[in-house]
Amino acid sequence: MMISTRGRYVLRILLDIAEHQGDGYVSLKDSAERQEISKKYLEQIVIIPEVSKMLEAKGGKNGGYRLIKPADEYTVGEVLRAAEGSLSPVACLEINHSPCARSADCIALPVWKGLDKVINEYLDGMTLQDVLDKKPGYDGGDNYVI
Amino acid sequence: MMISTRGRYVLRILLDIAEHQGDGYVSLKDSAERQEISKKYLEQIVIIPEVSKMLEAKGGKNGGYRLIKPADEYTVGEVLRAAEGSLSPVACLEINHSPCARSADCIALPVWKGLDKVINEYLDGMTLQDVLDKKPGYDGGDNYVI
DNA sequence: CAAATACCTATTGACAAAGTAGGTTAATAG
DNA sequence: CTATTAACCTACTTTGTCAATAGGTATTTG
Repeated sequence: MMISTRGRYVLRILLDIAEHQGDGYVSLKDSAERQEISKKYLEQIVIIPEVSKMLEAKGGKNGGYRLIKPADEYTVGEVLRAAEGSLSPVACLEINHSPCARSADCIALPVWKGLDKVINEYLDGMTLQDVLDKKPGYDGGDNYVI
Repeated sequence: MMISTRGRYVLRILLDIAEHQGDGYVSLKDSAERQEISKKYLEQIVIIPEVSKMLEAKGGKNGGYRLIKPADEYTVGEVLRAAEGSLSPVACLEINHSPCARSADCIALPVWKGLDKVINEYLDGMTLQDVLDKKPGYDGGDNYVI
């Protein structure tokens, strides 16, 4: 399992904010209730540096969060990478991974590189707005409606 | 990171066996030395029921393991699923996962379904023999040789 | 002002991953 | 027949991460 609760929650909360922000702000309290996620846990997730860069915060009454850019300018891939740090299917492809002495001989390495590419291309080919619009086909085909 | 050491080791060891078995058997000792993997750990991995179904074992001198079927009849996907149990990118798509009460409302679910499809189609489109042959393109394109 | 909200830090319990350790059993070459 | 080889089995350990929970403080704003 490659996407942890952290990544799944971030995606759901950004989608929830995008859907409800209008021209105002969406509080974590409301978002957490709608999504049935612990608000306390969300607070920690939302302050992950890469995630918080996508959000503008405002305190006090009617405060909360809103997206800095429009929802069609964030890909699902960048949201998930922000939350998870990396979407690499194997440790040896992660940034900052100590170079593997066997990489030149590793018969399996090209498999992981190809997998990494396929995953990232899929997730970067889809924006938050696409998901909100339930754009046909983004789920691999099963979501087409008659 | 979705593929653990277990899955990576199983893939490497099956590839190693396929490459060296000829018409005999490959001992874990030899395989472990070539691949620089703890033999003791490999012993535990190889007896995972789904994995051992792919192998024929023989004890004593010149014993070891060999593939039951030819290398072009195993996809990388089935090898990895055998080792890992599931290749689902998220817990809620795993078999035997307790049904999620929110699945009907979950805006993110189609994203995971599409991702799951993309991953499995990639890994099932490649056999062990393809990897041994370094079939061009299986790594996403970077492995093409002039 | 008072309420709402973001922001911060520490702690915990559960679980799995990745081995290590020390054996037993069975087959086979010689 | 026997020594060796290799598979097979069971238990333990260590380490780290996940997914929270808990209890605050700081700041904004109606």
